[in-house]
Amino acid sequence: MSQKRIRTRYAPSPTGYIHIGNVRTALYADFVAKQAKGDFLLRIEDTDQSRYVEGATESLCKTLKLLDLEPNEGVWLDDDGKIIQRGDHGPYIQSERKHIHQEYAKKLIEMDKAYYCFCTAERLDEVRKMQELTKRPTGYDGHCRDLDPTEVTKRLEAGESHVVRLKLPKEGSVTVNDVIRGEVTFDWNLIDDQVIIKSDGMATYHLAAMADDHDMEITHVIRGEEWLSSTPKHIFIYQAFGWDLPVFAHLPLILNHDKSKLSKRQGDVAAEIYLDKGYLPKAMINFLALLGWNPTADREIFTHKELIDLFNLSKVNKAGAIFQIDKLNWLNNHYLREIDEQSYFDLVLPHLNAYKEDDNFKKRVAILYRERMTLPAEITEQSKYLFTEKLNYSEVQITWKDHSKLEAKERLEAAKIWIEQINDSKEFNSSFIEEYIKSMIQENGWGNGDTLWPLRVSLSAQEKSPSPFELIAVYGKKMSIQRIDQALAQML
RNA sequence: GGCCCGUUCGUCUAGUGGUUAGGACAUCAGGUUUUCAUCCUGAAAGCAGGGGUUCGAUUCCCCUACGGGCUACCA
Repeated sequence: MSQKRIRTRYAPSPTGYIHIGNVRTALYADFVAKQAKGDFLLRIEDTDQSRYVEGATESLCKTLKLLDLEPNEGVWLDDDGKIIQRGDHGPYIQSERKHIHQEYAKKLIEMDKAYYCFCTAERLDEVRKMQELTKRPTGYDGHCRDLDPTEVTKRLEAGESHVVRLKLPKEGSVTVNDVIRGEVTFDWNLIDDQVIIKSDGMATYHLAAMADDHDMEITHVIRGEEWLSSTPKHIFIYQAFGWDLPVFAHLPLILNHDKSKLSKRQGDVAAEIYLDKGYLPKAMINFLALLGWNPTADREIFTHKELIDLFNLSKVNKAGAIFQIDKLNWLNNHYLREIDEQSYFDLVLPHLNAYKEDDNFKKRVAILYRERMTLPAEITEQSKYLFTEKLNYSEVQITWKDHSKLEAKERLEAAKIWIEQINDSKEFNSSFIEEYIKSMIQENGWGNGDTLWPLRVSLSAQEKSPSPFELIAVYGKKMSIQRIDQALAQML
């Protein structure tokens, strides 16, 4: 058995945002590495220059950091927000490895495992059209596969535009051994002679990723299911060089509600959007980790550390999972209630910025809504009435059920006195107030409903709200009485 | 079209030949409560279909259906 150090990587293209499915891929790669006390690296796959997005790498690193998915090798964002690379298997930005890839391609050609191809885009188009017309499988027709070497040299020297293609076997089959799916067999004759070096000299994914995975000593290639069908080409490259194959794991896709691959068109796919909306990294990690895998039958809440310890790649589901926000919402509420108070304030208080009241008041409001919210931003609307100077009672009934106005007034007048009498500021918390007011109600021989409903409504002007005790505690004595007076005034 | 992968409650899943098919979210109904939220209790809800193999199939095999991925000088 080999003693190889476990090394996994997350290798995104810098296209502007991190797809939520890729977060899960990165998460699983991180689990595998950390569990084995190995390395988790970040490599940037920017061989497609036309898709390059300015600043994408920086934001990618930032998001990864927020999600607690920082690699311990590879591309990194230093404290000044500058991109750096760490580790002795670099460079970790693929475009900087262009010449390394070209060397590999050259070796492949020398071994007769690849060849130069001079076919123009136009010819390729025609070939395809013809194939479609005659209802034959589309693909490269091997036109340059067996070109005379001296002709090749001549055309190369003449500076003719060219690519390099893999010279794949025309018969027999390959079997991919995938940890999640088992053995999957493909016939060689159905697989195209893939371009590995483009006419701009840059490698395509197939060569670049495999060469880099080997050079970086990646032991587990963990990626989306969309790569399963091209794995034969990747195995071909590994075998041509005589390299040891890595472990392959093709993860099921994350899907839209209609079961298609999760896409921008049908909702938010960017991890950044969820973070911006106030979904907590802990909730997202917990949620995403359990989308496609589950360690036990009867638990839903896991810390990152627990997930690392429990993870088992071979137990990952084969079927795609639909991304449903409901459970994430539930988890987010759970974690919102679990984090320490200061972190909670940091998250929620900014949403109360529009109001001029002092911070202590805002903090009390924030606590009041802690177990009532899914997302921090919700508090702005939810707590609006608490910051409104003059409440409008016209939309809501102040009296309890079919009880009289007179009765409600009587209770409110009494409540004012009770509140006034709460003297010690130490007593000014909702549980004390509840105890006290309930005892006063009893003393008067009144009912909870006919007293507390008018009280609560006069404090909130809302059909639904936190209890009057909580509201009084938040408002303080003066404001509470002021509100009751307002309500009384409108009951004339 | 071709190749490949997949299919357990609405959703995420547990389950690897014998289970009342378990849990969670969502839903609904009760309870606690002045209302809301929380919390507690409960309910409804699933092995895609058809053939085998077997004493016995959710579990193994085959077929069908349905879904998905790939089929680029994108990753």
